[in-house]
Amino acid sequence: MDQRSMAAATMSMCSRNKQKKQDGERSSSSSSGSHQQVPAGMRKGPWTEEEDAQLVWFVRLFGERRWDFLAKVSGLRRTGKSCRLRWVNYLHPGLRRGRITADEERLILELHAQYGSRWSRIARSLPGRTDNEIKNYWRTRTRKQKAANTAASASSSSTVTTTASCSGGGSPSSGGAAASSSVVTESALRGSAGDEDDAELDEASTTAASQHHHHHQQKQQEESSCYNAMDQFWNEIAAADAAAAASYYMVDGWGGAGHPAAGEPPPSPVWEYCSDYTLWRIDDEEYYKKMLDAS
DNA sequence: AAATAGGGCAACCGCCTAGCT
DNA sequence: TAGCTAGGCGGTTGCCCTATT
Repeated sequence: MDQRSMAAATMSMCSRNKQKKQDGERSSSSSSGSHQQVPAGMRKGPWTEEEDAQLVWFVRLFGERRWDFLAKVSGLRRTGKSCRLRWVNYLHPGLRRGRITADEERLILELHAQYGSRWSRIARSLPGRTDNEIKNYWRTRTRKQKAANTAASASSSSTVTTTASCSGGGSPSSGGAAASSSVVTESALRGSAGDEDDAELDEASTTAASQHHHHHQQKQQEESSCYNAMDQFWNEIAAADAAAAASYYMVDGWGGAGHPAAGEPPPSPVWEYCSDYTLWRIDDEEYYKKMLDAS
């Protein structure tokens, strides 16, 4: 299963890069607005394998910082932001690929209950997983859940019970709390969820961006009090798999010593392309000086 | 076999913050 | 202190693939 999805992911990416428009002109409406963020002459859209290889090369030279500089020096017609994103979400050697495992899922649920939609924070506890990946996973999951609940409520007009404390006082700004309450609903209180929770989740997620930062502190306070009521639920989950989870995840950072995937070759196309990792080990300082002199 | 729907995911956008001058 | 810049983050979009009809 995992192998299948991993292969699919890799294949998908490779073929996508080849098949998508190579001029990088994303045809989406999102990028065609009057507010042009990407400077003229800059590429957008899917990365090619050549660009990937180039980026990996220059990240190895200069490190994971100064992305604008790196973008310029590398000759990639990409913004620094784009380079950083590509590296962090796809090219980083410590990334894991494949489906989210059951253990990871449990951890995500737990962390989401704790932190809300702070994906980067959640990702820090899942070595090799990116915030983008977790975010996508969560989105898919909530979508499925919403569909399931809608179907359930359509087929049955039975009374709908709510999950008490969390959903009740849900302000628009408490998107994380709403989302988490629906998760709890699905996992532990299957079938008893109200659709309001899911609708609220979607609405909250769309407005959360603008309000997120302003209400961070408040949210966390709300969430913490909210989830105290769910302690029993989380304790049950934790007890079921505490030992395994502890040994598996209690490592900070990608490719930690305790991580089973540590040391495995990264499966990205570029790393397959340049299979010998030592290939990248060159004299950074010397090359850096040369580059500066040349530019 | 063709059409369609849904899922998965890469990549973008806009906003925010930290650090520097 | 104000302004600027780079980097980081969360939300959103849209394309490709796969499963289903």
